[in-house]
Amino acid sequence: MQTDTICLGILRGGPTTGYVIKSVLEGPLNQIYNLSFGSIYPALSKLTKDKLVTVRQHAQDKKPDKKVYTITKKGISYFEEALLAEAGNYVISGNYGDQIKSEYGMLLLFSKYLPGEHVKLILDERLLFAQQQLKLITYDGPIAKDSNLNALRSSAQGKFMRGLMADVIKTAINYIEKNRKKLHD
Amino acid sequence: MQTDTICLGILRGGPTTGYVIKSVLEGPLNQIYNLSFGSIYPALSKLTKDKLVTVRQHAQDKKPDKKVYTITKKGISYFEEALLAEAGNYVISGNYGDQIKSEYGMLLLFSKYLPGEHVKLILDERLLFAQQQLKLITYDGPIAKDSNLNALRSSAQGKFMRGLMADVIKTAINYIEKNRKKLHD
DNA sequence: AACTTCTATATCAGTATGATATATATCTTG
DNA sequence: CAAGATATATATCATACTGATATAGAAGTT
Repeated sequence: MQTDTICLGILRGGPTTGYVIKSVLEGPLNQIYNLSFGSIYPALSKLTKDKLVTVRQHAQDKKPDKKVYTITKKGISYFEEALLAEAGNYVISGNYGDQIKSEYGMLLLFSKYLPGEHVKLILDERLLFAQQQLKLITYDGPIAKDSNLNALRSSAQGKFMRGLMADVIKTAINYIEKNRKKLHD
Repeated sequence: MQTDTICLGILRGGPTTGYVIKSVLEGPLNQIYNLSFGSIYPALSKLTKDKLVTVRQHAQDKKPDKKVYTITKKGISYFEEALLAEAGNYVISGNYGDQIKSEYGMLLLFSKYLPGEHVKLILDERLLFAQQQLKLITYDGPIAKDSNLNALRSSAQGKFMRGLMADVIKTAINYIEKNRKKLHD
C-alpha cells in the first residue's frame, strides 16, 4: 500500500500532524504497519502540493512550526479510489503483500548457535515486551483527545483489528511459555 | 538483522543457491522474513568476495549457471559473532526490530470506505490464503532433498517456529470467522 | 541539577523492493 | 497435443524506505 494512501487514510480520521501519524503507527497500529519519518514527511509534502491535503501552520515560538494536515474533498475521493483499486488488486492476485521482517523470529530460528543463557534472556525479554504490547492494544482508559486515536478505537474496524491483534499476541505468549524449554535446558 | 547474516544462517543449514534461499524465505519462513532477489544476489557476491562463502558453478548448457554457495569456516565464525552481537543488542534495547507492513491489515482498517461486497470478498480470499499457509507450515510429508529445508524442519528451532506460526494462523482464522460480521452486513 | 523522554520537523547515505529481462524445462488444461 | 502457465535460475536498476542524525524547547524523573 502506498505511503500516500496510508497517510490519507489516517487523515480521514481527523486532521493531525506527521508526528501523530507516526505515533498512531507505533502505538495502536504497531502490529500492522510502520513507516519512518523519512517516508511520512515527504509524503505529506507531496500530498499538499497535489492539493489532497491542506496545512495550517501553528507557529510556536522557538519550537518548530506544528503543521496540522487536513484531508480535502479531492483527497477523500482520491483515497477512496486508490483503496478500491488496491483492494481490487489483492482480490485478483491473491497477493496480500504483507511484508514481514521479524528479526526476532530469525534470532529464535538461529538460536541453536547462541549460548543457552542468552536464549533464556531473549525469551524473557520477549514475553515482557509482548505483555506490554497486549496492554497497549487492549487499553480502554482515557487517551489524549487526538481525533485519530479515537477514530481508531471507536470504529468497528479499529475494534476488530485490536481484537485480532490481542488474540494473536495472547496465542504467541501462551505458545512461548509452553514450548520455550525446547529451545534451552 | 543484516541480509548477510540471514544468508549465512540459511547456508549454515547446508550449501545451496540464491534461488533456494529465496524459496526458503517464501515457503517455510514466509511468516517470519522475506528478502528480494535484488538483496540476496548482491549479498551472496559480497560474501564470496569476503571469503565467507565459496561458490561452485554448475555449468548447465543454455540455462544460467547454477551457483551453489557453501559457508566457509571464516563464514561460520563471522555468522556466530554477528548473531551474538545482534542478539545482545536486542536484549539491551528491548527493541526486537520486527518490521511489519501488513497491507491487508490496513485494508481491513480502512474497509469502512469500501463497498460491503468487496469486504466480503477480501475476507473470503484471506481465509483461503490463511488456510493454504497453514497447510504449507504444518505439512510433514516428503519434500525435495534440499538440505536447507530439512534442517529447517527437523531442528528443534524449526519445529518451535513452525508450531508458533501455526498457532498464530489458527487463532487469526478463528477470530476472522467469528467476528467478520462486524465488518459487513 | 542533571538526565531522560516527549513534542515536532527535516534530511540523507545506505539499503531494499518490485519490476523486468533472459532462457529452458516441465507441468497443466482445454 | 499445442498453448499457456509455472518452476528453475541469475541479474539489474529506478524508485522507495529505513535508521541515524540534527535541531530545540518543554516536561517529567531521579
